[in-house]
Amino acid sequence: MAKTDVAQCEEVHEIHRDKVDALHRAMPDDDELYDLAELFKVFGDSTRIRILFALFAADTCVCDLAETLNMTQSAVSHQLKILKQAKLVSFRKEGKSAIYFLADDHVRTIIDMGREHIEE
Amino acid sequence: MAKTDVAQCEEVHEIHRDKVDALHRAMPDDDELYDLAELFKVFGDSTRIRILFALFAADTCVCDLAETLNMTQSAVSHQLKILKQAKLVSFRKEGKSAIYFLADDHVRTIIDMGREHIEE
DNA sequence: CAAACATATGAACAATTATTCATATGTTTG
DNA sequence: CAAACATATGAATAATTGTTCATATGTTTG
Repeated sequence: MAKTDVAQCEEVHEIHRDKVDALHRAMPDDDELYDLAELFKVFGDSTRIRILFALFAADTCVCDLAETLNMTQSAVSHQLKILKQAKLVSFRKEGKSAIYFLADDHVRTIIDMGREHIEE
Repeated sequence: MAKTDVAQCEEVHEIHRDKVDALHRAMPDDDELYDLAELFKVFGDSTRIRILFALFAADTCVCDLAETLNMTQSAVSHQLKILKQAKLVSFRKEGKSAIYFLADDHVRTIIDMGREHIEE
């Protein structure tokens, strides 16, 4: 096999050109890759995970979430905004309160898959 | 991680004590919550997502991964270490190279769930 | 309307983290 | 063994991000 001359690779490595081309074709669009990473980033914080577990159990207002997590109302509100933007949670107004709830079942499934992976 | 002045919260807000207690009981152990967040944090970076998509297509050496992602060998190696620690990838030695591959099918399932959520 | 309440938000700070650079480790080959 | 190669790693830096604090917005109720 001949050495491949690769302009980008300054050092002389034995790049497998055919393979790299195949991998490149298998790669989704940058937009999708970015969106996927952004989605998982939302799950990658224990405060937000705890909020999701709370909402697994019951629809809950911000105040009770803050009390449950032993955090300030502000911190919880900031995190709820992120969860909302990722369409993982939604909310309805009830009197003075905003009651948050899970947007759909993907949330549960994704977290269940994560739990499965961890138990090994 | 954050400590809140609960006493103040109780003075000002109408906490639903029964509900908060129920939510508290529904919450998994801190260890599990932490591990879950750590796992998803690993998925929450587009470089690591791209590495995983490459490995979906084929087992690959570090050098070809670096070329495919158009990144330095060092950067890829650092990220592979994180993926390895999370048990998402593994590797075998073949001659001079280290061939990385997906550790198990959870990886695929988790990413598929993420893609499903995004397409809406 | 005013007071009380519930939630949201902007700015600042501290902590985390991805990449780069330089170099080390370990393997193969002549 | 020495040279070449493939990968790993430590330190430094820049960028990102979670929490706090102060305050704003918007609702309900007397």
